[in-house]
Amino acid sequence: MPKLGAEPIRKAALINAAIFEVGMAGSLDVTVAQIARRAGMSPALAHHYFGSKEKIFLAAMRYILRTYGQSVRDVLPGRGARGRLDGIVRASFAPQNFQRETVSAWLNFYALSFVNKDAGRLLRVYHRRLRSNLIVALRGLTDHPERTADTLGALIDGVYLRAVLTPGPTDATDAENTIMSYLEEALA
Amino acid sequence: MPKLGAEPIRKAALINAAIFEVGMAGSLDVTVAQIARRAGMSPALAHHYFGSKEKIFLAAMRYILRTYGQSVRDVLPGRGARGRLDGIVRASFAPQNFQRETVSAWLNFYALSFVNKDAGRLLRVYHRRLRSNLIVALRGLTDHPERTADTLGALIDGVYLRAVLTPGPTDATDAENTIMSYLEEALA
DNA sequence: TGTTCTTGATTGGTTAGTCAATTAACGTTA
DNA sequence: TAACGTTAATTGACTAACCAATCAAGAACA
Repeated sequence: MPKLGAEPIRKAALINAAIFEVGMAGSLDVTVAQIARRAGMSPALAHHYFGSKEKIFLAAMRYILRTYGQSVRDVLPGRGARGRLDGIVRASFAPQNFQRETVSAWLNFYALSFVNKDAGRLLRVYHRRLRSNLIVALRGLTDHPERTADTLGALIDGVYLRAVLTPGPTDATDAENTIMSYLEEALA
Repeated sequence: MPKLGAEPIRKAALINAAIFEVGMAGSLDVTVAQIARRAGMSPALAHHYFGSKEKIFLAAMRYILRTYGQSVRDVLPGRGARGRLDGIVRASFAPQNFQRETVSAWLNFYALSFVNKDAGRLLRVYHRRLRSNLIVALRGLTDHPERTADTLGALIDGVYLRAVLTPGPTDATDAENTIMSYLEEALA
């Protein structure tokens, strides 16, 4: 059965499975066996490819952050400052970043980052990048881009947080409106 | 040693210990033994008083929410609308609500609430009360108190979230300033 | 004596991680 | 091309540890 080149496929499957299981369980307290079974392989194989459960989590977190960063970057070039700003907000609530499981997993990795050095570093890098992107986009739109960027960043996190708590399907439109209303007030 | 009336003392000690251990570990993955040892008793006694680890967590979450709710309520009576609003914000970042361990524990209970019915109910009650308090305080200060209350609630959560991530001591002044700046813009 | 408080010992179950063995593709060389 | 050795893929079985929850029994007070 050894189809060569299985490694990247297996790893991707494990990362997806980890996000799904963590998001589903609402906690990092999922077993390697659960993740592996969801990804269609034995627990031993998961260990073979990642070495430890922690490394699976870190890879999953990196994946979420990378996907988000990419979807933001995709939307930046061209258009004016205001267009970039709206783009970032819209990217933040795009379907692939605003699925319940993804957001729930993100929240749990957030908690992980408090105790795990690597996770903390990852999250700080993401925060810095988002902040810098927001500041650039806000320049010219307000006198105090830093302060507005900080508020906006925190607001996006807070809206994410509340989105997972609300039962039923996550409503991206509602979330986006909250952010946009804030921007109207802040940039008026 | 059976000093009568030990139950409330023991329970309080366990709740404090649970918040501390969860906050310290940055995850709900703490053992009953850890909590009990921190509270100065045997794991068996912890089970005797609470019945299960989950019930310890729920009691701790209830305690955090009750403490927060109380510190908000303490600050409401008298003064005008704007005073009540500032009071709520200041209470949110008061030392007892803004300790790193407390915020970290709160974040983990937030995650728990996604999977645990009781925890979810608790958190929704807290959200509703905060929202209602904010709307009342915002009436007369803005044309759209609901929208501003939602934004403000999410913003407070987001600022909390970022506060735990930043290493070093949590800076309440900074957090408060972020919120106050938002209010200046929103109520201008 | 009875009630409350307390814990050591135990149990039943779970889990992360290891290891040895098996299977199949690939490359090479004669 | 056929045989062979190498390497990647894969898993069942195992272990060592841990942990939540139970229980029976002891200790102190009313």
